[in-house]
Amino acid sequence: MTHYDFKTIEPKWQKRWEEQKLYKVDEDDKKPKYYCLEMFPYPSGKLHMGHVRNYSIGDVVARFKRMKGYNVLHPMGWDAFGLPAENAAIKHGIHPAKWTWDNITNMRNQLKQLGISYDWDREIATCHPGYYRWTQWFFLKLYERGLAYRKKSFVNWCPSCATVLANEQVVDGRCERCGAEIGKKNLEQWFFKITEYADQLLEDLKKLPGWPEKVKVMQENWIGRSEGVEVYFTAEKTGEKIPVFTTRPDTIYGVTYLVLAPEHPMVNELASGTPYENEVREFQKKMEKLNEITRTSTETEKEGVFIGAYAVNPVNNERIPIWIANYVLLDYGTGAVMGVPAHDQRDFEFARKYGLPLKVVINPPGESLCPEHITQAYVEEGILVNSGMFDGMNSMDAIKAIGRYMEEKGIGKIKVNYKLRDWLISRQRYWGAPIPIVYCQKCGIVPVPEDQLPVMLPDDVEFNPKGTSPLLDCEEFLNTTCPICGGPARRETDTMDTFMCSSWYYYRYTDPRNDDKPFDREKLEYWMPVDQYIGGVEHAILHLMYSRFFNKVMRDAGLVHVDEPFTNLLTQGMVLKEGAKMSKSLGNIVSPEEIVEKYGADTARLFILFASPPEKDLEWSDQGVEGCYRFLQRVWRLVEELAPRVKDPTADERLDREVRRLVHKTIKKVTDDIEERFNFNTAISAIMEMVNGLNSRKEESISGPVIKEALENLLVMLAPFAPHIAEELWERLGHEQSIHLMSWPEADEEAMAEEVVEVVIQVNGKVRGKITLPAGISEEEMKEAALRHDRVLPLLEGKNVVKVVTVPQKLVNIVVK
RNA sequence: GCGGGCGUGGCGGAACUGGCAGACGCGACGGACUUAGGAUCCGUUGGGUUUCCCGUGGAGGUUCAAAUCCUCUCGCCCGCACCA
Repeated sequence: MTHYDFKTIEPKWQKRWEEQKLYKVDEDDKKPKYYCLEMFPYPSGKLHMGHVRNYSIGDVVARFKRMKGYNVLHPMGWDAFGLPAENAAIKHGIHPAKWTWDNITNMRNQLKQLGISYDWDREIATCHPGYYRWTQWFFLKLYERGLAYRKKSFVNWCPSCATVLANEQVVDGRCERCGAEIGKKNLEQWFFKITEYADQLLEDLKKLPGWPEKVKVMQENWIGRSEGVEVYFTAEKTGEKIPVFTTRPDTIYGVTYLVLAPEHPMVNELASGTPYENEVREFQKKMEKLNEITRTSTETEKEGVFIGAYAVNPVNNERIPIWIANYVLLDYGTGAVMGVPAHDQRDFEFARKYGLPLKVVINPPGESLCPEHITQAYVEEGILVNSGMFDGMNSMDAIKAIGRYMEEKGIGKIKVNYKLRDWLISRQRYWGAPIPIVYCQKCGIVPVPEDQLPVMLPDDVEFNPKGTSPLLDCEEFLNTTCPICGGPARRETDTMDTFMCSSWYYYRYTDPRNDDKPFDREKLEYWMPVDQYIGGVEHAILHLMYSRFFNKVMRDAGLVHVDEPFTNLLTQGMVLKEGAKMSKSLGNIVSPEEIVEKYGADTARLFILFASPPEKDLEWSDQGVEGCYRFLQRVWRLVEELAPRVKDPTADERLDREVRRLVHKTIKKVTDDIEERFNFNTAISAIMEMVNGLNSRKEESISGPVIKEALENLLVMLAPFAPHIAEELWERLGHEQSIHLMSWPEADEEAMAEEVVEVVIQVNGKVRGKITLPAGISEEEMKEAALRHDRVLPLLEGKNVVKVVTVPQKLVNIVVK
């Protein structure tokens, strides 16, 4: 007898599968398609356990669906542009391209060692010119459709590095690299008009029943739709309109002041020449230094200053002071807020702090509020007072009525407002896809013509610790000619946000080597949408929302046929050790390499799938891994022991039936667990039970064909979880064709049928006994048997049987008094 | 504050539309084989005052029957957070 030698069999099969191109797919109209996609990784260097989990889950789905007769697209690639590559260049002097490609080689090998069933011929890397050429092409599509535009915007600015920083690179208001205090700078940046699709992105969440509620809610909050009215106040000094967004137009008569964001464009003009001018400047400077998080945190106290100017309320011509304050944000709504201290808690606090007046315009039903005595804002529904012609109206009705009134009068407009902001895609970085734009002195902003793509990222650049993009110093890149007039022009030196690259990669897998277009329409239509998308919940908003936006734009451009790119989404839980996320600082990292080295890929995969259902967090346990390793050894021994007996004659038909029942019940359970719920943990435990059951009967005389059926089904069911050992044992059973080309078994109802059932007998809901009865027994007979039961009889003495409840084939409950 | 999720043995976790709570695995204990055991195999393993009783964070309720449904409450995790 041989022992389970994963170190030999795993490489053996990985090699053979690769040679045979076992997992290669093409379009095939004879089979239903299934697109199984896992979020592609950033090539950081090595796989971590989170990756192993993600890809193990995806592999089970892909392998299972294949065995179920689907034509499965299961690709892998690399989200290969990004900052860490550039940091490596600055720190260690390695070119980002080399660093990235080396990491990819490494991680590709790791994935192959795990035996994941990818069609490697479809591998893509977003940093490859053959890929980013189309990223740039999509940029042009957005530009053509007016969805890519340039705008001045306040961005994080590090004065010492002389560069713009992404929000993630600002830590506690300081530069992550040099520690300098970050300021805000108003710079020209490229944006995508995702806000134009806000409504659709929100509405179409309803079309995604296969997405976790949690993710949909997060997107909903992020989009942040609110209905209200934009009211036009007038600046007394300049006569200019000051638009203010409010969801509570019913409180318009209660406005006692106006607050603008400190950066609001009108502030300087309104404040200039007033005694408050200096104070206003000071306040603005102070706000500039604060990053958004500290400034807008609920913990931060509300602060503001009067700017020395007044505005007029359009409904009653009241003159009200204008303030600026920390809690008003320029980029939400109109950057201006009306202050209604009696009916808004924030306004209430602000007004109390600065002694601003308070005016009650809504009373609780049957009550009358006194402005001097209220201790907090009244925000509930009520009856309007002090509101001119609207007095006496219910506030809910007044919201609509006043909105309509303002529209009629031209002093306001009913409006839907979103929290969602346009997507800033400019990055002052080298390692990204260059934005395909040229600036010509004569022609202005000129898109690079499609036939001149890709705008290649130059290799030969200097990396320096200045933090600026090397593209700025690269003369050959920077200087070009205008595609329109042929005159001298300058290239855009910013590169695109990497989320742009990952917003369309799932299209490219359908036709990864196409040099003429991003994809062939027919191929795309065959494979899209992605049937099952699997990844971490950390991408719940950004990546998934950008991809949805992108898909909608491309649909409107007539390039794709689906409304939503991902039909079903599974967000897997984290891998924890000692209750905490694995991290370097905690020193609780378990390396996939070590586990594969010590136990093999099959054990690693099996444990990760067995320890917890996929959506839940998974607590790593070295002993749990051992348990799975032992299980695979048991499987090995069982098959080795029983394999020689597949020609045994029939001896004990009762035993044969018992074994077949076990096998087919397991098939049913495993199929349901995988198919309906992705409960791989319980599917595996069912397989374990089957192995235990076979083990305990192996000394007895089971007939050859039943042994064969049992072993073959065992291996086929094990194949999606532990593909190498299943394949090896399959071969040892004498099969020439790969187990991974087998069909998933169907449970045989007849074989599953029980001959006897165990019926639980309860008296007043408490279990008092169990009896074995022939299957198919009637409820009446069950009842009789229960009432005769010797454990039941004494409990019935001197009591009345009130009622007998029966559950067919399962339970009898005798209710006595 | 708002939204989402979760509380079950020593541990990870089972229990589908209410119907035997604790499947499967880990750990622990006992035994067999053994020079040895951190290998393997077999057995036991929720708690207790053990014909029976108590047990799914807690308190009520609905029901013949509740981990599961309802009400209240406590605790933990995640997301958003002055959004006008």
